[in-house]
Amino acid sequence: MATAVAATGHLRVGEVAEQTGTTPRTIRYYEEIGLLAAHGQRPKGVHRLYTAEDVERVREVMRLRDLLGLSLEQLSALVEVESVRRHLKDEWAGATDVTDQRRILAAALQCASTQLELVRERQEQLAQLEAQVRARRQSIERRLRELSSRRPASPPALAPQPRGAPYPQTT
Amino acid sequence: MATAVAATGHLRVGEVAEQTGTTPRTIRYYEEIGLLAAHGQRPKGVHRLYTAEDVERVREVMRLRDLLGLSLEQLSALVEVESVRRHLKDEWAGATDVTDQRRILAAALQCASTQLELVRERQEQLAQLEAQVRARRQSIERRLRELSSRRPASPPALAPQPRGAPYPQTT
DNA sequence: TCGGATCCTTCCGTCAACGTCAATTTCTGC
DNA sequence: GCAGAAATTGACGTTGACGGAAGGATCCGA
Repeated sequence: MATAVAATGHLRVGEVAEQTGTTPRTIRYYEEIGLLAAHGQRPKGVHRLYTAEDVERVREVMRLRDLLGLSLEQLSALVEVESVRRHLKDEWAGATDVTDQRRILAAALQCASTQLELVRERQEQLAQLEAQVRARRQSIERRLRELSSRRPASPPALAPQPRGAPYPQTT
Repeated sequence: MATAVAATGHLRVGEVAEQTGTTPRTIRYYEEIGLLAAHGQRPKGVHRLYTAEDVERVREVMRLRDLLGLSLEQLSALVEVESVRRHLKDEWAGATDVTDQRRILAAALQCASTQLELVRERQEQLAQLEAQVRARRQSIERRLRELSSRRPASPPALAPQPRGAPYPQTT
């Protein structure tokens, strides 16, 4: 198989794109604007390499983009913290100070909390929308029933004020 | 007062824009692409007139746009039916056949149902996202607690496989 | 009837989020 | 060590959703 790069578990941009349902261009663009950080120092010209964790991150970015309707710039701000974390991950297992670890974790926690807040907000708005649409549907159903039972033309209950035509005819 | 046009209850584009928190340009643009139908035949050059119902429609369009993340084109398709209804509304109170009324109502019903379906879908996706973010937050909290209790450097539980550095140094 | 506020149409500009093309380079399997 | 597939950089193109300005018309109140 030619997918996993030399069986090291690293993926290339095309494979990441495929797994996330997007295109290589998009992946590179996200890196270009700082949403995805190429880990480590990538010498210019060398192929980008990604881990399975990176794939997850791309998926998360896309979900947040779609479901919360955030711009990529807003998203950068929102997940910036995590980007830092990722950037420092290599140093984590090694020499990272406990204080630094705590600081990073606290930042990540705040990040997650903010996201959760946004999600909750969205859910509330959606709930309102649901209620409204549901009400409209019910109103329509009622009118349909009225139309079916009574023979005479029932009052439509909508378009209540028969104002004059907005634009007078010039005949 | 100069707001309501000659006390007929009709509003002009600027007032609609203000009430919906957008701009006249946007309102006109929406009409341009067929999202908002100017009711009746508006002679070229004459000011656009809107009703309170139109304002509601604009609000609805904007909510659907924001909350469902639909393009204006998709929105046109979604509310097209209602546009037709609006277009035919003048004829409703008058000579509209009962069969036509039923047909129109049925179409409106389908429209509302589709919208509801989309809303439900969104809600489900958001619920999944919520669960995931919540889980992540909890994981972070747990790690923070572990960091606080134990003195020795606890295993980070993330970044499990210490693979080699992706890009070999050329020193 | 007239003045000023608002609106109309037309056209060009913009910004985000990529698409696309081309010339070149890197990897990888053999 | 080499061919072919996939990737890289750089540049420009595109599409959706409006913003903005110009030049003129409309509308409403006085």
